[in-house]
Amino acid sequence: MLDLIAIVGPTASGKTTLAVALAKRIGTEIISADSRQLYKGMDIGTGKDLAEYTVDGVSIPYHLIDICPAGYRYNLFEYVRDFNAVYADMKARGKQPLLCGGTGLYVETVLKGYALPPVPENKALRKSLEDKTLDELANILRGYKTLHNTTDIDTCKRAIRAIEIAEYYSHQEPELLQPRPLQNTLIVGVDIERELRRAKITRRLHERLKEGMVEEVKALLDTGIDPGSLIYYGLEYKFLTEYIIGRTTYDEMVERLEIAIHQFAKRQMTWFRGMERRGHTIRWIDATLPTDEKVDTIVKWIEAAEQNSIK
RNA sequence: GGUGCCAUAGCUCAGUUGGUAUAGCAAAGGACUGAAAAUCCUUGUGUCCCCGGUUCGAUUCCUGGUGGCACCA
Repeated sequence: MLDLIAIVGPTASGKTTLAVALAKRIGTEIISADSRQLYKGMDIGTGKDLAEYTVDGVSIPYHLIDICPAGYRYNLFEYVRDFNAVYADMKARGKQPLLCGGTGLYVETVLKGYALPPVPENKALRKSLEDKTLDELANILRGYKTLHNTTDIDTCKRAIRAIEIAEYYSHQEPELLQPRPLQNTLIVGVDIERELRRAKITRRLHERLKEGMVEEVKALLDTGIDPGSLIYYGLEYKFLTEYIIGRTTYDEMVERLEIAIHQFAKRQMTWFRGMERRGHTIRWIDATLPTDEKVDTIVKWIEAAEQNSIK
């Protein structure tokens, strides 16, 4: 058994269909790596098609979907924690861990086995830093000798968090921070040609609008979630909320949302190329092949990877 | 049909008192370990509508044409 099989790819590349078919073939379950399908009630807008997990009457179990309420602000630290729990459980049950998702940061963090520092919030420190400018915060951060992560410090909030972590470890040993990368892995990338990807995104957006995506967002707002919390989620939830609260016209919303999804797909591809540059081998598979052929190919790759890991 | 205005990057446009030119959006590339569907960075050679004229030199001025818009008939 491999430590992990991961299926990645940009939005609209057909990852889920492929992962479900593969899970059925090799008798396992799917761990989602999607930072938005985590939320309950956010279905059409996140492309969370749970019916897809049932093929020929067989339901493929999935994990890390619908695990927190809409409006909640989940983060990477929680993802690593939750992934590790599911991962250990699958291993214990003899199930091949199979990850599928388009959130490159989540996928790569898990592959690298990063141990995110369990540094608690330091309220006094935060209070003392709250009025500083970003430049001042960056200067303070430079004063610490050892930095244990390389998060962006493009906003005050992130810079303060970085200082908080540096401050914490200036007093104690970061013995728990050694990354433990997964060793025997197979990363499969769904390779979809750019123009086809754009066409699929456009078509899918219009389908989702017809399926009631506007009503879904309205229903979320009706439960009392404030618009800002939905806008925070970006893409569909951002643009649809802005339309519903009257900030844009319908046509303008559709136009801007479509552009934003195209840009998102491009950023996802930037991430996957970056992963390759950082040393991860991604085996690309043609998105236009029939699902069965893709699964056949991946099964061969899995067998070859297992052979290698035995040697 | 007449008069006026306009014609510059994929789109919307700025500008050049004549020395071949901007921006915004889009697009492309990139970064990114407690927001990641987020956040941020980089990248602009294009028959300056066409023919001709004036000029050392025209995208810029002039004649004519073509297309668009407006008003008048």
